[in-house]
Amino acid sequence: MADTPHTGKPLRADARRNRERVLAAAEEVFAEGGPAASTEEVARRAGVAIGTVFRHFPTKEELVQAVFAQRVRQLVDEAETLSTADDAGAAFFAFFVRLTELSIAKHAFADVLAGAGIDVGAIGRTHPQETSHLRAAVSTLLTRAQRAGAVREDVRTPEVLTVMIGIARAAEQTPSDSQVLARVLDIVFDGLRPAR
Amino acid sequence: MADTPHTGKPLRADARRNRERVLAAAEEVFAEGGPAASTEEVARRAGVAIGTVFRHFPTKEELVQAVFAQRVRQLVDEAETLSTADDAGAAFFAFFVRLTELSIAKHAFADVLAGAGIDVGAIGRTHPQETSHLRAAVSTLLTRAQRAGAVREDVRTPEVLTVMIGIARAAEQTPSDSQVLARVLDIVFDGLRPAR
DNA sequence: TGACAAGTCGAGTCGTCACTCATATTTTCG
DNA sequence: CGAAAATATGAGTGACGACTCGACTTGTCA
Repeated sequence: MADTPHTGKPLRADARRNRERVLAAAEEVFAEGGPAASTEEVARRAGVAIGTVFRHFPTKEELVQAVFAQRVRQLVDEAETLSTADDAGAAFFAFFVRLTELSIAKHAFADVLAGAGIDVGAIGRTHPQETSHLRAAVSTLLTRAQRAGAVREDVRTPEVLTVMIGIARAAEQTPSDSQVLARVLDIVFDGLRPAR
Repeated sequence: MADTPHTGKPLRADARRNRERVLAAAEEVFAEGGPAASTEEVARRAGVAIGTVFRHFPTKEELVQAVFAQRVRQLVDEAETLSTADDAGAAFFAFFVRLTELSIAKHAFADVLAGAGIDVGAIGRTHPQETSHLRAAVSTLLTRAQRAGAVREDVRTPEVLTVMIGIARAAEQTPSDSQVLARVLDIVFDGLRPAR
């Protein structure tokens, strides 16, 4: 499940271990301070010299993208798990809720979605595999929910992704007084359901 | 309508003119590149030395806040104009549409809303006047729309602001292929209307 | 008009950050 | 075990951006 480097050569044992550590540290650091956090901080948290970080990820951009790709994979996992649930409608809406939770926990989480879901942004270019999986997973959730009569027929995947991004972004800075967030979700969900 | 400096002293003629130029240039520059754009660039665009920018806005933060406050004032203006319209429901929804237009045109426009509308963010602290006006204006639009039966009774201002922020943020990076944006607005509007 | 305060100018300071590279260390494998 | 290759280290480099300050210019007002 780890991010495999582009080269086919097998990594030395310590190198593989350090790569994992760096990636994990980056995930933490970026979750707290966003992708603007310094590479130094990532190295410190990983217990590794800064040169090591750059050996594995030659550019800060690549490090950020690797973390984002990991998050996309997590989202896809959750979406795929949900898409086997009995109640397709509930599963679809549950994914939204999960998204807001993750956005609150991780700085710049919405950026992941935005890059992967909508335009040909950075993640879309650097990790086409992951991003197309995400679109596919959301599309499946949506289609199943529509078959179950839980979501309007005229809604398509791009709209859903855009709404998700919006919700995620709003959640990112809504105070944890989530009464408001719950109400917002109610509103959006009502808009997504077939005419009452 | 210009941003008045805190001091009571009247500014010298050239100083007042330069202040305007700097503010206008900053509005442009930040609209294009976001608030991360350099102060140098603002000075260049204003046709002024960098020292002059710092004389009027001793900190980059203050410059950004001044621009944001100006945008909030513009929003309030539009909201107040709309709140005198005959069709209160249409006016309320028109404000959303206007918001997406502005967000597409101006980088970091949603941040303005977010800071002013929701939490006690930077703008809320530095320009309490403007931000409370915005909340009031949106509240008026909402109340009138509800009286007209165009919006669900159980929706409150905080939810509306949060939804607006989400929409604005999503609009900020949706490609100008706005078919999607229009559909998203449809969904949200349906969610805001009374049960069909 | 003259002189002084207010304002402008812009080269320079300081701090931060991504990124490099020569040296030291570790792993691997015959 | 003992190279040789891979990897780690971390002080150093260069670029950039916010902010300063002393010399210079301009507006104001008696």
